[in-house]
Amino acid sequence: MSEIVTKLKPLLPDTNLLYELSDFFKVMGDGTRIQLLWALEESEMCVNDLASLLNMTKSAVSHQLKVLRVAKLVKAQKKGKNVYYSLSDEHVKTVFQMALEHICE
Amino acid sequence: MSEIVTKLKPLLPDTNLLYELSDFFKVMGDGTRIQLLWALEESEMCVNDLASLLNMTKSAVSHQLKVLRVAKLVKAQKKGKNVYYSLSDEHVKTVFQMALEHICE
DNA sequence: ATTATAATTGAATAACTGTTCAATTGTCAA
DNA sequence: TTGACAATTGAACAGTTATTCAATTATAAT
Repeated sequence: MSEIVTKLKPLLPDTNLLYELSDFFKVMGDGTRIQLLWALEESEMCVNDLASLLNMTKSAVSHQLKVLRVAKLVKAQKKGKNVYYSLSDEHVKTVFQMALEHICE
Repeated sequence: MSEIVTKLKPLLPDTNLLYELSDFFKVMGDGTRIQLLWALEESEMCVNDLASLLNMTKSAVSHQLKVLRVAKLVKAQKKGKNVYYSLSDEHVKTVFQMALEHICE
């Protein structure tokens, strides 16, 4: 076994940690969800608004919002007949914008 | 059409841009590739080292390194019989560590 | 030249994922 | 209560993806 492997073996980070990390990126790694995040960064919106803004069916939007909700990237708030979605915290905004800068350079 | 939709329609970012962005996250969104990136952040290594460090077959490692290489997240350098891989630039390190902080808080 | 080691490649398989469609729930207004 | 609208849900389908296996290329040493 090579020297570097012997040295790094004991330093392997907790498996769960790395999997949480890749799960986080996995949620961001979809064109539809990225569009939803972009839109919600502009303003909170209901499912109908998001669907017509992004030219998608309400069903598809709802399914993907659920993924984002489970991952705690967005939060939902019911107002009468509508459900308004918004980014769950500022951190999401930061990650999103930083990655945008990375791509744009 | 609701007011917010009318307002945002003309502001929709270039589709390609958002897709590049989600593609970037997609590459990071895999447990194996995250492990490879972690390892290469510690030190440059050859395929064999990575395989034995992470308990994977050389073939699986090679396939995933190719994905990372195409996405320009790692670079390869041949030395004799071995091919040494390393992170392609500091930016990858930054993104990776920042996301780690996000998870750990 | 031959052998051994390192790495890559392509095909095949199994598992996962996003969208669509149809049906359903919940809420408001008449 | 009835009808209309908003949103969610689950099943099904098509497309994608990660790993394994076997075969191949490339380099170094004997």
